[in-house]
Amino acid sequence: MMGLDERKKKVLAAIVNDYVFTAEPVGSRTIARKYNLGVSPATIRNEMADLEELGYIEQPHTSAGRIPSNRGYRYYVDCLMEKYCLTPQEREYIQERFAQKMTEIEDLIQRSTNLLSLMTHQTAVILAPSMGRSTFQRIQLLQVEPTKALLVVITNTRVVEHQVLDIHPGITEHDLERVSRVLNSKLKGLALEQLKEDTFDEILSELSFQKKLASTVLEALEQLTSDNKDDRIFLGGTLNILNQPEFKDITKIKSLLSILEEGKVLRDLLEHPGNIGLNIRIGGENNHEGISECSLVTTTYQLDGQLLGTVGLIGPTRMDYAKAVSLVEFVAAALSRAIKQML
Amino acid sequence: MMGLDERKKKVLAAIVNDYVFTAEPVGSRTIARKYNLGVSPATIRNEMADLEELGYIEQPHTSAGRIPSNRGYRYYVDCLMEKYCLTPQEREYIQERFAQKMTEIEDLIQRSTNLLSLMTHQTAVILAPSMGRSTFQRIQLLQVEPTKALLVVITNTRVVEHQVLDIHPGITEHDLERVSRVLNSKLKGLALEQLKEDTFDEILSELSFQKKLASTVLEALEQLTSDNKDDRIFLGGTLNILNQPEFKDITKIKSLLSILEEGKVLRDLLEHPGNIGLNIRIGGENNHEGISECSLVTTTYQLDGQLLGTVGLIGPTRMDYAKAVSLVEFVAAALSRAIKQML
DNA sequence: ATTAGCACTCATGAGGATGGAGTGCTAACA
DNA sequence: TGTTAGCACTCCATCCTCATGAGTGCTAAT
Repeated sequence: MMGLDERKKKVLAAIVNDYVFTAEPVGSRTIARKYNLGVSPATIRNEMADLEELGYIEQPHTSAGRIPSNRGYRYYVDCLMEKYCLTPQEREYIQERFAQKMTEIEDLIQRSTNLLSLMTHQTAVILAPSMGRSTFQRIQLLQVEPTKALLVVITNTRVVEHQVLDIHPGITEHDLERVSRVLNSKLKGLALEQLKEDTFDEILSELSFQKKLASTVLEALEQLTSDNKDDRIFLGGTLNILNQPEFKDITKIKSLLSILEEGKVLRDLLEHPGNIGLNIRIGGENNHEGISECSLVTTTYQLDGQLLGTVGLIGPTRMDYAKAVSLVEFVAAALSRAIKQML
Repeated sequence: MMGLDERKKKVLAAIVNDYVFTAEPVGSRTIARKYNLGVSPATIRNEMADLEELGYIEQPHTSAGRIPSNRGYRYYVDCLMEKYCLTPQEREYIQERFAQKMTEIEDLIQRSTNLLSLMTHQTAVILAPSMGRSTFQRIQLLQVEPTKALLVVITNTRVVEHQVLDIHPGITEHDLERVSRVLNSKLKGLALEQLKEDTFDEILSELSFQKKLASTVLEALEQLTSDNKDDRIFLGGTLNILNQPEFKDITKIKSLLSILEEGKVLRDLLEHPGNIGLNIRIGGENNHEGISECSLVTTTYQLDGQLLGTVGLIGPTRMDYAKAVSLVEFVAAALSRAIKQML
């Protein structure tokens, strides 16, 4: 599969680079002129014919230039792409934006997506730390009114969740305090996804003096800690895709924006990265309707080796992959550092 | 300004109704055929010429039918529009969706926007209760780590805000509890916007034993209670506008979606309704770039007479105003009731 | 193996004819 | 005096045609 001779590689790389830049099919003349391979257009044409036969490029129509196929992009990404070095200005700009002290992880992440989308003119997406893998740091019940209590949960990743509960009128702040103490003693340090039946039973028996309240609270906890909520996906620059010439068709815009808004597909894509670290999915490689014309460049960010979430860029397959990779990685690293420092 | 004879009114109403339905300029023949006014197309043409001279309708080009001008819509809305009665199915559907018990006002509002956008195929927007006019219900500081505390504020409208604070290592849960008590005693029942210098000073002097902590907390409170955050705007069906034929132009889509995403302009529009209750702004009547081709139908919702926020629909000026009004009002009323019941 | 030359294809855009929808005007009519 | 039929006129939308140009594939010469 690596069996491309040097010149074919150069031609393919030239096609990808040019197409990414101009969004127009690339002809043999253009390549001969702009990328001096020292051969004539005719020679390039021959190479292109070969590349097309091999499936790396394709022709929109007979008399047009060539554009990379998904397979072509894949080969480019795997074998041809040169690492993009961020300019000092870019580095500085990013670091500056991360220097401001933040206290909540959500803010930090939202800022990161904005930053990323701003610098790439693509759509940025970050998956916040999974609630499941976070651990309980503290749980507290607060009385709000005679019949209402507020349940507050804060995790080790500084994610705060809360829910208002209906309680019996007779229950006092003191009761709530006692329940809170038991919950903390049983749950502190435990991963949220480990909240299983047996823990529940244990807590319930310990709280037998407040059975009704206890079960209300546990039910709420179960809801709060489920990962199924869409609020773990942060988007930035959603509308940037409207600038891409491939999205001049309204129906495409609509289906893509729906997917982004919906969040479900995205979460699915981000939660199951093929492997830890960098991940590039080109076009239909992600088997999801509607983003088959998009690529997704993602990497993971972590805290002390523990996987936290995913940082990614979404754009048309015609994307500056080198730059996307560098920026995603740089921002993910900066985010990791910032989180570590914040905690 | 009301000086339109009966037949002119009928013609104008017919033009508006037909145009809202078909999105095509309306000709004299069409009116004569579909709306039996008992006169010939020629007569209608004469009336139309008059209406055009008066500025109620206009012609896209010489040989096209007429479309309502903004002024025409205004007249229609003020004088001609017949009240739309929700069908029993519609009422039932809405009430059913409001029957589910919710504990947080944000959920309730988000559901309302979704409901509204679903039923109108327009974009729905709801402005959540102003933090400023809400009052403190309870404030609590919770220790999370030796150097971190969580500040939780819950208002009478059940809005919960929180922020993580850096605290001195020496500070104990007990200290936090004392501070919380003072804050509650001073602030409970107070409107958030009344948080002024003198209250601050009073609290600071009372908390002189914890000056540093107290000022940290007050600073955080000030941030939390500022209304400038964009998270008070809830949108539903943002992408519905893409179905409208008037938005087949990408640049228009982009500018409108940017405005919706940005939130600032929207908040401005919703926070300053001309008057309490129903409000209809047609096209350029809202002096904001980018939504000059849209209309905004809003009404307010309240709790025990106290103004809480605004419920609205955004769509092209070619909008079914009668239905929009009915639905907005019905949903606003349902929302008011649901909030009252929730609290 | 490379390249010049040439015929061929096809998207694109400009011009021009055609049809149809709708108007405004005028004159006839009740 | 208000209404209507008739008719000429306007202008958009559609379709065709044609010229243009970019780019190819093939062949033959180097």
